[in-house]
Amino acid sequence: MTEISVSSLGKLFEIANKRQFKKGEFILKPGQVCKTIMFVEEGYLRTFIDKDGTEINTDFTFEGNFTTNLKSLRSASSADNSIQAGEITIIYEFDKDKLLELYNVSAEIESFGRKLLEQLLIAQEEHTNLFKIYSPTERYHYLQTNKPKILQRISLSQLSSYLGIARETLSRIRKK
Amino acid sequence: MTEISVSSLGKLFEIANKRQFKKGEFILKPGQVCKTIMFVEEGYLRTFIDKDGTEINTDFTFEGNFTTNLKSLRSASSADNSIQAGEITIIYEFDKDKLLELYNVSAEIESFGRKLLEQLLIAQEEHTNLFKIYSPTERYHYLQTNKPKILQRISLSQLSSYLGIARETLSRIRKK
DNA sequence: TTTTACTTGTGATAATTGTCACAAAAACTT
DNA sequence: AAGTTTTTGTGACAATTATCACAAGTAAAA
Repeated sequence: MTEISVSSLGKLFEIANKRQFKKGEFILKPGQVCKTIMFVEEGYLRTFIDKDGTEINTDFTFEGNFTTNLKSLRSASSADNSIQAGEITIIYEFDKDKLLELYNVSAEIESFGRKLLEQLLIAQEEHTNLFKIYSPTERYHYLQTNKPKILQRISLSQLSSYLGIARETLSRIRKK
Repeated sequence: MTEISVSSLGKLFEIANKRQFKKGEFILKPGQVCKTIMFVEEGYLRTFIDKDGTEINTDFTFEGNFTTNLKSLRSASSADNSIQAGEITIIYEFDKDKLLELYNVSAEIESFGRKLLEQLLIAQEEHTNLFKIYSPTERYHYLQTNKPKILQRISLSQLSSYLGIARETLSRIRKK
């Protein structure tokens, strides 16, 4: 994946804040300003928005991956979504301002940050294309073959909104 | 938007390659390796993939915006999509290697590059969420109020695949 | 282990969307 | 301007999906 030297990694984790959450605890709530980038060490985070009382999952972040609310982070605007622990979850939080300082000191770290963004963007593009190319049924089958991990860890009812499918429909798709 | 000093902008455009395309000409074809980032000066670019003989539009890039195939660009792998001029289009192309050199010389330009990525990622996330939150009909209405420009410039048949809707359905939605 | 809460399965039905075929309209060509 | 190509509209119908209501199953808690 994205490589980085041991010394830069050390500098990065010097500014990191290790935190632990129980299942259901919130890392970010709507209205708050997101000030950190989170790295999941263990467990997973669920990102969702509330639409008329229904929760719609927009992302799941598993071990070894980063997440944040980029829009809120960039403009210091209030978030419109929630980030919640899906299990007992350990994360490292990187404060935005400290991160920007590090970028000024270390070109390697800035470059690492950029590569991370690139990865996230590519993944997001692929995810969007799922909806354009495939039907609900095909989307499920795509996950089955390309991202089986997510099927193992995320419950059917949580997955359905992530795939833009009604829970009942997903249940029926799965039966076959 | 994303700010940059005049001197950095100058350096950027020193490495730029201005090119003009007629409607329908290809900037990138499947199998090719994407080696540049493109800035649209005039006209627009259509990004699409071929699914069993049908073209599915994944993106439209208008004046003042950047596009590329990030996956191909990053890993020097062959592209699975096409980028085509939707009208007479003038672009500035930035060679990846030259850009990386500039990043090493100018922190401001690297930071500019990062901010650009951030913008693209935020936009992409919002686009994905359209599919999770809204029905086809609602997606169209969302564009109507939030991105009317795209409706003015993109034909119905091109737009339908971008919204994940059948052409006929989109035609009927629009009637109301 | 018994109760309670949450998740999943399922039937019935409505609503929406997709598909096919073709006509109408609009946009380009020559 | 006439002809050609491309885009859009529409009807008819099939297929898929959403919604509602509730039963069954599973997991968590007491």
